[in-house]
Amino acid sequence: MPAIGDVARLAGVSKATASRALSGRGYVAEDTRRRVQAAAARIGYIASPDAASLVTGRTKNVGVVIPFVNRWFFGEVLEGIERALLSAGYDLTLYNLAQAGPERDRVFDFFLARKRVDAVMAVGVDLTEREVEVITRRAKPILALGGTAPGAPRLAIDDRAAASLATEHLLKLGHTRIAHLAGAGSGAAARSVQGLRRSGFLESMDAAGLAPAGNSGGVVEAEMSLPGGYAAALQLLGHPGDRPTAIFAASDEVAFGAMRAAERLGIAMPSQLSIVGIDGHEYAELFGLTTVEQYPGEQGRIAVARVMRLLGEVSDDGAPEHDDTPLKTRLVVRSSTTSAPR
Amino acid sequence: MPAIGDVARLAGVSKATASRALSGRGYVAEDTRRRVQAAAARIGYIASPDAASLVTGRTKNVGVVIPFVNRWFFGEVLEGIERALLSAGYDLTLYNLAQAGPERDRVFDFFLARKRVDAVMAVGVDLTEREVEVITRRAKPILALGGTAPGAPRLAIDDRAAASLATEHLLKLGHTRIAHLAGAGSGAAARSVQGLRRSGFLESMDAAGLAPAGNSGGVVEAEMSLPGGYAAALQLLGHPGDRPTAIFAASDEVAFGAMRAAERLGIAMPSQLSIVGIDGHEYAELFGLTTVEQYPGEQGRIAVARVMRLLGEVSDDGAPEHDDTPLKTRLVVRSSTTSAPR
DNA sequence: CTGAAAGCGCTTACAG
DNA sequence: CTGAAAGCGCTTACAG
Repeated sequence: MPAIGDVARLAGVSKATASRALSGRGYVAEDTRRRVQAAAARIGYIASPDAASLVTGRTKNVGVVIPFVNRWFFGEVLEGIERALLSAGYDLTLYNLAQAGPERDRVFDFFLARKRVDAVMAVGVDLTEREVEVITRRAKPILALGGTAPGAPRLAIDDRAAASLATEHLLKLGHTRIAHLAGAGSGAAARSVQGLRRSGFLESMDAAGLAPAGNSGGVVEAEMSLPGGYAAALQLLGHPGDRPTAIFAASDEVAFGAMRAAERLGIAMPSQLSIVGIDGHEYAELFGLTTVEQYPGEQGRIAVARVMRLLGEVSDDGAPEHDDTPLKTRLVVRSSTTSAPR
Repeated sequence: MPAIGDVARLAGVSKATASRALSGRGYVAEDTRRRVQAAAARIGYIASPDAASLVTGRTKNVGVVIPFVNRWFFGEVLEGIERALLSAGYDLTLYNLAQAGPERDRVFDFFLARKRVDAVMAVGVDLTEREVEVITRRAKPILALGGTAPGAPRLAIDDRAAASLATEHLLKLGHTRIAHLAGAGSGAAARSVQGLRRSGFLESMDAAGLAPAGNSGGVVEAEMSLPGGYAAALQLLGHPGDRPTAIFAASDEVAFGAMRAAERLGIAMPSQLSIVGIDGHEYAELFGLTTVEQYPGEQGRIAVARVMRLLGEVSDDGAPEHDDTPLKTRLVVRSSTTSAPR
């Protein structure tokens, strides 16, 4: 493998000049630059990133912590991040970490604390203070996309507002018996994504003077997946008395599961049951699901842009440093919701 | 950030000894080792991987090239790989690359050819000879999981056999009018996964003395996704004459799309239409889909084990160096297939 | 605009 | 079993 010394020799300059010519940092005569670049191209020289980071302290590598790869939202975000990072010349090191625990500690203490990443992006993870501190102590930016991260910059939709929007859509249709398929753990973790959606639902119901309707007090927790939604909806809808006429599901995948459960139970949709979700899943259109869309791929791109700014990669583009505007959402009405049966 | 010199000073030894004590390579008195480790722990020392790779040439990092993150099979594989790599102490650098093109060239020539990864895993990608050569020229192992990779070790299920198994299941049920929803590009790329599945189908039909049935000659290409399967199945099933009584779909997601299309067209399942897929998707059970299961998470783990062997990370465990046994599959019969209507 | 020198933080022969 | 020295491949002040 050719090293920079080989390029220098071939171009008849010093290694210092070769380095400057190739990196574009510092003054080099136009003619010299061309000669160096030609030499580098000729022998297929590629700088060793390890050697470079050793002296610059920059690795051109970002660590991404994400609890799932195989859920629609997370997969989309990851793709968006990957694409944006790649085109900024950065590598993405993936840490697929579910809940807190020894494994996650190990990643933060050992993998992320090393000098191998310039910044950390946490997607949909509820970070502990200690985790944030481990990274910031190393003077590395850490950005949360969704989830929670005490003391770190955070990008997210307004989950509470999204939930209210979905709920109010059902209320406007005249539903009074509305249940919520909440994310698992939403009761315990009020500030988590699931918790915020649950609060948004409860607030809107409350404001309308209504209590959640159906089995288990009208709020059933479900794993945020299609099978999770299916199982929870069977409990909710299979109960003899007291069936709700509408369901607000914490995510589209949960909503799909609920649709499947309704089908299984012979409940006609939407005439006997309306369902609304959150996400804008790629299958939502096909299944006619009304949902509050968000745009995870774009969110990933925006998050990368923010990180690049934190890393000083972009000259100040006038964008405010602290932009706490929530990310974009939009209610898309389809055939899964209709007016309440009378 | 503490460096190895700090540890050495604190322990009262040289940097060389500190290095040996921490890495476990070379002789160090038991007592010395303990002192060094205590010192390292006390100041929270973590070795700089960049500095280490500069001299060892090893990065403890594997590059993974994968065309999708958000398709079930690929997401599962990626999770499996990530977990296995992490527990082997390796990082995973993700390259989410779809079809060949300038972007992919850039990744191979620039990102992967640098000294930043020790090995490359390509999941479900059809690699060009040049791509394989770029990596092997740098003396790095490259392993293909699915897809094709001229001249590189490869792990895969027997796609042709899996397709035959699915097809023969339908034949045994008495179906004679069978169509295939093939993967996009399966006609052009005979050695690709989609191509092999298509061949397996055609061979089994041929052996049974049957021709594919239905619109477009009984073989319709579909994007390997639920919406892709839906669109293709509408073409196949919506055609007035000549409807098949059974469909072999190139993947479970395509099969789900076909089920949805049948539902939309009012075709009763399975009495009027049987459907079988390939994958063992997490939703297959819920939707009662008969399928030839494969185990992508486990495949990822197996692939990592193989790569570790290629990297000399594991002492010879007696496993053969060249094991071309296909990966495991299994036919799981559910309610989506039944005997042919008469 | 260019070059010689130092140094980033490690590991590895080589002596002892 | 341990240490001094060299060196991995770069970049960055510092002179000139």
